[in-house]
Amino acid sequence: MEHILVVDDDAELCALLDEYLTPEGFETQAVHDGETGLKAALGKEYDLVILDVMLPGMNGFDLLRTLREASSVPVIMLTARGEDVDRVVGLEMGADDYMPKPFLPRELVARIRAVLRRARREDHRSKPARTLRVGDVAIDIGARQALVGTNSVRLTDAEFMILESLLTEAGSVVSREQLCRTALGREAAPEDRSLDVHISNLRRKLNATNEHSPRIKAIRGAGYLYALPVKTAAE
Amino acid sequence: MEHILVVDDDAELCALLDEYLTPEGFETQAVHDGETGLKAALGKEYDLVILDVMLPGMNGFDLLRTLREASSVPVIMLTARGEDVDRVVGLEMGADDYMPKPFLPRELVARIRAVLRRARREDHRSKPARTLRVGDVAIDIGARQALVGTNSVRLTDAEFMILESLLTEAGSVVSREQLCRTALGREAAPEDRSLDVHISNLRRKLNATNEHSPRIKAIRGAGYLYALPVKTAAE
DNA sequence: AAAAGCGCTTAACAATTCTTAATTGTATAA
DNA sequence: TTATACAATTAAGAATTGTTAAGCGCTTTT
Repeated sequence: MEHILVVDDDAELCALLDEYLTPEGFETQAVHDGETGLKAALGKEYDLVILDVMLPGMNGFDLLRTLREASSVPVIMLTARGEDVDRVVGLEMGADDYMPKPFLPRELVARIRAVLRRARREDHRSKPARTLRVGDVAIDIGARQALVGTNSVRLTDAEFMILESLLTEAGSVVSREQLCRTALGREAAPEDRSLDVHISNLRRKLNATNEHSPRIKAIRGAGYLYALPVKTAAE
Repeated sequence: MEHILVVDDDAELCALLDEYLTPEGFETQAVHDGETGLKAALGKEYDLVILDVMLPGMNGFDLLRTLREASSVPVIMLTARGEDVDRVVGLEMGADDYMPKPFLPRELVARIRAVLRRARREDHRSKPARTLRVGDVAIDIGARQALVGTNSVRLTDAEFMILESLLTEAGSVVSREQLCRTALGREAAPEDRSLDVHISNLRRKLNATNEHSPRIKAIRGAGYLYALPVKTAAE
């Protein structure tokens, strides 16, 4: 079920949209002025926002500009008929599509689906930045690939996720519980030595190329830490 | 306002990027060949570099390799679609992310934000003094490593944390209770001699290289103190 | 469907580190 | 000085982590 926020001062239009969207598998919530709309869009995770340009309180462009500073939620803007200027401004500001009023509800549904499809694809492909690097170790999140120096290292899923967690927090301790949750997908049990085994295997693979300094250090009673490279630079 | 350098010989693409990035709050500068790109990247502090692989003059990989010798500015590479080899090479060379061409401008913006967010976080994290030095003893918090002079000393977790506490407050007394809390993770019990043992071992390790100067002094009834180096300089 | 490969877990043992206990040493006050 | 309280050292025991190998379940291959 997709959640859609409708920001439009025309209560009748809002009701109409709800009527059309609900049977199409969407759940709508309507607010009728700019400030409330901004608060709603920032406060809750909507899948899409339908935004009228002319609004009491804060106009749609201002709302969108502010919203885009913090969120990349897909936005479809509603504009008065044929106002090309509005369209350009809206798109430049980060609207994903626009709809001239009045419109056929059927067309709006089509556009909603198109925008959501696109947003999902982008979301899927661009969430985390792909590479993480600490010293001579680099991992590619998207390709699930790791490099030590210039050598590609084959890691299992558990190893990869442990390494990802450690590299993300390189230089600080990551708790055993945290690692269990993110890498093994479960809560840490008292007698569970599985994590230790993975760490051990990971160390072996990472040191295959390199010297005998343990990149991954155990912090007794706390967890593990990925050691940042020592700055050998002269001062 | 973030400053982005675009290195791509396709002037049209550069213009398009500028069009998309400007309303997103970025300021772009475009150059169209490798040599100029390298000069620009080294000459001015950019927040991020977008770098095409195929360039006249000097290709993107060569540029990145040279750039990385002097700068750690975040780099997103633009590669031909699906060329896995390029990805690996980019990863090896120190790109922070890559984008297969053609791409959705919106996706690029998402990646830019992701890379910048991460860069900022790392920046922020590496700020708080990672190394502590008093006299000829230095510790690197991020690497969990201790040096006496130029010799690396292997410390246990408890020893390291005790030393960290003492060095942080070098020249003043650190109470027994304080040390117990930070280094051993518990409240000090009346009959607990554990701390003394650690201090003893620590002293031995620190003096292994050196003469018999007591760097760590016990303050009777109060705690311990790491002695500041005496100024032996002739005046 | 059986065999093979792979990765995760468990178990057993080794290595390291921390705590406890017992003993010796040292500074302070009577 | 002597008594006393606190600190230092040593050694032995718990506790935690490291490593290795075997077993199990899942997926892929034949």
